Amino acid sequence: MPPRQALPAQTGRAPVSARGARTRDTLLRAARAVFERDGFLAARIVDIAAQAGVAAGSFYTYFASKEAALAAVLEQVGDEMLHPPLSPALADRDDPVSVIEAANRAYLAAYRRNAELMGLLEQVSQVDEQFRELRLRRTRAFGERNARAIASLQERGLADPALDPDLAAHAVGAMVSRIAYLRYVQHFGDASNEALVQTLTRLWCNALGIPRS
Amino acid sequence: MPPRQALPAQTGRAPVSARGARTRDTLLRAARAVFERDGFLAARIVDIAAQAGVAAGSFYTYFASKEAALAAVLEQVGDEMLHPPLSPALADRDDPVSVIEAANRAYLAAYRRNAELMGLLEQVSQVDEQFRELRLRRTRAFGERNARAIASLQERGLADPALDPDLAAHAVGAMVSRIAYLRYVQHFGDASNEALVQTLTRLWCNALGIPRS
Amino acid sequence: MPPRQALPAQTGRAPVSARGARTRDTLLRAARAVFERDGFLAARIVDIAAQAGVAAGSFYTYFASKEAALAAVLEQVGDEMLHPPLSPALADRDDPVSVIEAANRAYLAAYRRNAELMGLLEQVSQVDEQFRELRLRRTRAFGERNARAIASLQERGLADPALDPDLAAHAVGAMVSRIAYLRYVQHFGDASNEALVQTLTRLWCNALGIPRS
Amino acid sequence: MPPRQALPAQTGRAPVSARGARTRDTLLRAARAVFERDGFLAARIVDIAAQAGVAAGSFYTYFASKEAALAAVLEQVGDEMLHPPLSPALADRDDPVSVIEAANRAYLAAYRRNAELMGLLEQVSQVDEQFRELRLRRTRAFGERNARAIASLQERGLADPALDPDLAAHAVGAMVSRIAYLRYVQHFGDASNEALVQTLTRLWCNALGIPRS
DNA sequence: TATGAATGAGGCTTCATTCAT
DNA sequence: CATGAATGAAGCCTCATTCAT
Repeated sequence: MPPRQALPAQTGRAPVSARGARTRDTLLRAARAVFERDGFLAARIVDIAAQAGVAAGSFYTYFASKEAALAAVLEQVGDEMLHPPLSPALADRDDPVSVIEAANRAYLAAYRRNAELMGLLEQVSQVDEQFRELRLRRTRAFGERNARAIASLQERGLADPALDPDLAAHAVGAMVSRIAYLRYVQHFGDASNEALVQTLTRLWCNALGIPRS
Repeated sequence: MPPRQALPAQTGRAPVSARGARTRDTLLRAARAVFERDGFLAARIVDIAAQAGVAAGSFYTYFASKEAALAAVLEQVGDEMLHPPLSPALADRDDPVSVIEAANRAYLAAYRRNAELMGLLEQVSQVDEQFRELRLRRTRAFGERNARAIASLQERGLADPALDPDLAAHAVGAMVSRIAYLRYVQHFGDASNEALVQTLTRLWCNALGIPRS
Repeated sequence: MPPRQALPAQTGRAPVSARGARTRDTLLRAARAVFERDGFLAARIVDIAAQAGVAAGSFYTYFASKEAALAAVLEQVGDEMLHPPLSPALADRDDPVSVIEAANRAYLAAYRRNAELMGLLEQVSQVDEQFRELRLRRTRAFGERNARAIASLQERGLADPALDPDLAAHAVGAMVSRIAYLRYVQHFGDASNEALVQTLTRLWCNALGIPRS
Repeated sequence: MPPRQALPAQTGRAPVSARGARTRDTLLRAARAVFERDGFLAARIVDIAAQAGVAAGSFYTYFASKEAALAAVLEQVGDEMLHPPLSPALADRDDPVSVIEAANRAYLAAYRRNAELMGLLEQVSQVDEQFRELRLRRTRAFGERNARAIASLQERGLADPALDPDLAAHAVGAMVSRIAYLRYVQHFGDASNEALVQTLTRLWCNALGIPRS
């Protein structure tokens, strides 16, 4: 059982028995459901426990706090989808545009699939320092990754050399993730997924000066 | 004397006397200060009143609730700065790029000036339905305005005709406002204001396919 | 200007000028209206003042407290109608039944006319010691008066001699006033005024053993 | 953690464990004691909890509000004593008078036993709509029951046929309950219980025209 | 006298977390 | 491990009354 220290998901105790593992899992699902339904602030431990069909006290057998439960829930989603990653393969392919398009398509699909959870993260990072920092760390990580890809494209003459790679990386990332948030969490507008993919990809490529193949 | 629910309180009325106007103003400043310092959720009426140097109850002479006070605070900032507006003059000028640059420069300056307040709005729109809607309405309004400007540029052959004006407008708007949020509210990165202006303008123009004059 | 000490209607100050007298009167009407509309507890000084078209502070120019205003309002009604009085002439007339009928008719009419106020008195005597005592004093006074009338009828062989005059007086008084309360304040049932008069009179006479003339 | 309005609290649920049942019972007794001592309006949750020896918050484990607690307290007393019921057997017995006397004796005894609670009901029905309606419903129910008994007596020639049974039922009921209120709640007069029973029974029988056996 | 702003004590209610069973 | 009852700190809001103009 590897210690889960990467995120502040300090559970109350690691489940020992098989029954324990099952109960923890049930609670985790319940927590996600209630968090998504009510938001983090409004979610009550009692409701989570009720939803899981256990007593309120049992919650603390597996999670040290409401925050810890949220951290555990957020772990499920994983890091890769939390920002539009330019595939690390970007620089290695002949056609950057289709790589970017694929990345955006994958990102938007994942965002949509986890829309409630993404909204939850958005909310909680406004309210809890711990999660705000988690969010910033991730933003930074993805920004750096994309910045490297952009720099590489610039070196190869495939991107506008006048752009600061770092700023540009964050900017196009922000554009995509924010649109995804508006569309899938706030249900803003009625654009189809494909329309979003096409438009964002074109804007992205235009912005970075990536030539259409 | 126990509190009473029977009738709507006549609280939050507009001040009649000059003294009243003065107190209301003091309270408004105090509210803004406390909101910015502690965030909306953590802000306590008592603190606002104390900061204003009045009794706790006096708060309710001018504001019906914490929400009402926040709404009043937010009104101060006004609508124009809440999203990067393409100047309506954009289509009428010879040089769209410098218009966009000026708009971005103005927007970022305003954002920076009101950074704490913008962060506050971000927070509260994650927590209070009323403000979420306010936010969405504004997003919509500015999106429509910018969409019209983009469409006009497209008609004049000055913007990429393949773009959906509406989506594109929201996307570039999101890009700029999000970067402003990261930089000025989250203190992310260390880019200078001017670097932001230059990079964002260039990204924006690239993205929309606006030719450099 | 006779001192009003009979009831605890200690006004803040006796009006001196004609204007003062007018304002006090307006406030009194307003107080009655608001008390009747909202009840004593829910009534707010601010509302009374607003209803009277004066500032809140002005209320205290004429009334020392909310209770004092109520006392002043209640004075308007006067003592005579607060319990069904057997006319003092009862013993002197040839036909007690028609005297009783007339008394009941008058009482019920007065009760109906002042229904809201009677309900108010009922409420406030449950909530304020001062008014509870006022109410009891009145009950006692009317009981004694009626008890004397009943005793007189007994002496003349016109009433059941087995009855305790005092208890009987209170009992029939309670019967009439309670029915009036149910009918006119609680809007209980749909009996006509005349039906009430007839039935109550008959019950009253039967109860006391007064022979039908 | 600020209070939350979002969802209905799951407060006031029925106890599951024996310990819970015990605590609820303790709180119920405490509530009754405090209500009777201070009246409903002046009673404070803190006092009830203190009297029960539990934390203030524990009150809400079993009662959703002060009103709910009062409702629970009032349930204890039950319906049968809230108005003088003519025994349903009245029409079937040979001697209506002794039936009435027994009913009045029982009623007055019960009233006296629960005097504080009856006063409480009187108070609260002046202040809370919910309890006013409870009161009226009960009045109506008992009125109808007694009305049927009176009608039956009239058919058998044992009651004054000129009386409206419904009005008469309410009137004699009001007489008895009001006297009980005056005597036992307001401590008005000094009549002995037996004197009340005798006088009220005689008045009642006289009023309805029930012949002395 | 009139105004209307300022005062401030006071009580309900919530719910994360603990703990005895 | 599970249960579910108990805890108790914390904050909003009201409104009768006072008081400076």
